[in-house]
Amino acid sequence: MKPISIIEFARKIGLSPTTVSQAINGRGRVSPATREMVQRKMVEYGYVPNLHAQQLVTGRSQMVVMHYTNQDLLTDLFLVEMVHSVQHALHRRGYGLLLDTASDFTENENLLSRWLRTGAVDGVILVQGSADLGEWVTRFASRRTPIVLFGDHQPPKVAHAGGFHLDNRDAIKAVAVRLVTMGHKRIGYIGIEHDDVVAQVFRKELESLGETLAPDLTAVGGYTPVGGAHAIRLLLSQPNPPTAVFCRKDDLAVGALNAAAQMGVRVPQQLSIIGHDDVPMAVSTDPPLTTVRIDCNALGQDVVDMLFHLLDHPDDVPAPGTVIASLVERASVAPPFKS
Amino acid sequence: MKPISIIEFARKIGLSPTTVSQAINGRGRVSPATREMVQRKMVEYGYVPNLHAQQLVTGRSQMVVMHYTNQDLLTDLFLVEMVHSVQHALHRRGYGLLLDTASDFTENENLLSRWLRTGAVDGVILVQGSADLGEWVTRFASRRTPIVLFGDHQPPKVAHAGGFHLDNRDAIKAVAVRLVTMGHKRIGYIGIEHDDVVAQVFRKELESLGETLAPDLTAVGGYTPVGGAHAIRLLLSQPNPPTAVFCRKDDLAVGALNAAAQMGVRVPQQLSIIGHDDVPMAVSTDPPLTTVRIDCNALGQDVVDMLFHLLDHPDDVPAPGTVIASLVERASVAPPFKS
DNA sequence: GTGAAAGCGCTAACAA
DNA sequence: TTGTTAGCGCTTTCAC
Repeated sequence: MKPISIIEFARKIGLSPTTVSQAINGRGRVSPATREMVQRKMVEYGYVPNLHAQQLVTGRSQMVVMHYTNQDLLTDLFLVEMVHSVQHALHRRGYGLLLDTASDFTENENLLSRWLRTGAVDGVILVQGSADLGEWVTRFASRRTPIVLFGDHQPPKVAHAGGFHLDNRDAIKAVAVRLVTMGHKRIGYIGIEHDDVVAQVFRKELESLGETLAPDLTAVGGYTPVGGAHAIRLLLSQPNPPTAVFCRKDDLAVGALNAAAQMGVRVPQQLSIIGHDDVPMAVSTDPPLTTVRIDCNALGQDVVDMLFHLLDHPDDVPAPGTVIASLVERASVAPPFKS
Repeated sequence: MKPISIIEFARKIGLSPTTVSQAINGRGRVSPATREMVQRKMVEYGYVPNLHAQQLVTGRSQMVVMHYTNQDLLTDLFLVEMVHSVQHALHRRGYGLLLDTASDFTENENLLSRWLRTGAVDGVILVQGSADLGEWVTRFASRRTPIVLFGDHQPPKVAHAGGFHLDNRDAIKAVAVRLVTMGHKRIGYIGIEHDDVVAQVFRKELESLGETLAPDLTAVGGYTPVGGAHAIRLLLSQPNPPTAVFCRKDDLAVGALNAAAQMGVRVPQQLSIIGHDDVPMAVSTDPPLTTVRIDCNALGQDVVDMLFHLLDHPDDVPAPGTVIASLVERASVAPPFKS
């Protein structure tokens, strides 16, 4: 059952292809009556415009690709939420979401860059994880395919590109304040990688409160619970272990929580733990996790909105958006244990 | 910097579009020397074939859509793994993966069915979660777009469609045997929905071993840890609570583990817990989770392979594939507590 | 082994 | 308000 073409369809209903096209797409001038008639006949004859032809002639694919690097993101629940919210925002506009993950950024460059060059995608959403994609973006921005990125790093300032910077300063500050006012002196941190952005901010905030983030209380955990478990064991095996640990990801915090339980360290009585992202699971950990919250749905929507803005106004250089994070207090934080 | 067309490119290197096309695609007869020369000049001139034109003329989009229903799948780690392994398998063949999730199946019917009709996708991968998609598949199979589905349900037998049935019978049996031989008498189950397929198999296996799956020890948890936590509380509050619980998803088991810890119930000493899927997190829970393992990478690859087979042999009705699951023993199971 | 010409199905100027 | 015509960039018979 081969689909029929617009020519055939137009002939059958006694109109020209142009009129049909305009009636369907709402462009041009068509009488309401005709439009209504076309709509009706469309379902009757089962006519559906061929997307490939439309793409070829309009130069728009109605597809957006979302790319993220790092194999560990596999289990990054925050990202999973983002993917879904972006997808929904896109679908609402009739756009499709292509996924492009690779453990290594260069691995998929072939496909991604081909898509970019051939116009197979109208836009790119880039997750700036550990890798700083600034250089890559500059290289591809010239192809005038809009790129929107979000993540810890500041988005690069180039044409056809915009980005969202996760502004968790206030939230990190809140974490620091909370911990310090409770009386914690030995405060630790588990990051995604060595000395990541959050670590830097956290350190500064602690210092402005008269405390420090000791290097020996800092560990790298990556993205997974396993990494978090590993890191907390390291931290707790110090001669002078931390009484509170801030984790860059809830995933890390979950691992830390479990590992602590295994070691017989009670949370929050003996050890306070704070996460970051507020993934769904955070409410059901033991104890429920105090964490830094990001509104994924809003962020996904905003990212997509910016992308479409860039699509319509290619020469705008949109102001970098910020995503506000906030501290959600649950039960994994308490004053330090007096031994 | 507008991309150049094949005509322009061909002229520049002193060949005809035909030859260029054939040299690139490997079809037709072209001398090795010419082919090599074209390849070289391609990168030199930065020529990349326009995907939309190729799609229009070949009728192939080089895109596959993966669809899954149910909002809770948002946090289904098994599915996240599947998405990634499918994506990799697809990319290896130069195909793109479109994502299509909706809380309700009908919600996205517009986009998905439009893609199907317009040939915007060459194939569909359908996750048969709770919904039985048999009817839907039959309706769309006639459009000769191959569909491959996988999940708990048996794939429907229609043309242009194939599927993978998760054969976890042996694994479920292993779970039952393990629990019964250890001496458990009060065995519980937390499912995705009421009396799901696994529950039925599990019950039968228990019965063939002389035990039962009591209705009052059966609970529904959905897909999330929260659901699992909720369900285990229900089960443990019974007058005669279970000494072992099998969870249909690791996510449920994780929630159950946490809730048990909160209630002061020690696992595995007082309560054995077995999960299903072996998500990455399972190794780092407290205690590490004994669970039923599915090899996602292999499954993703197999699903994609079947899809491509269907693409090349549209009239084949492939034998339903089976995915073998196996029991991975870790530390969340022990003989029942003697009170 | 290579080239010329005819479309794939659609949209967008330009006429009518 | 509607129709005519000319491509969009590629692949593919069919000649040479």
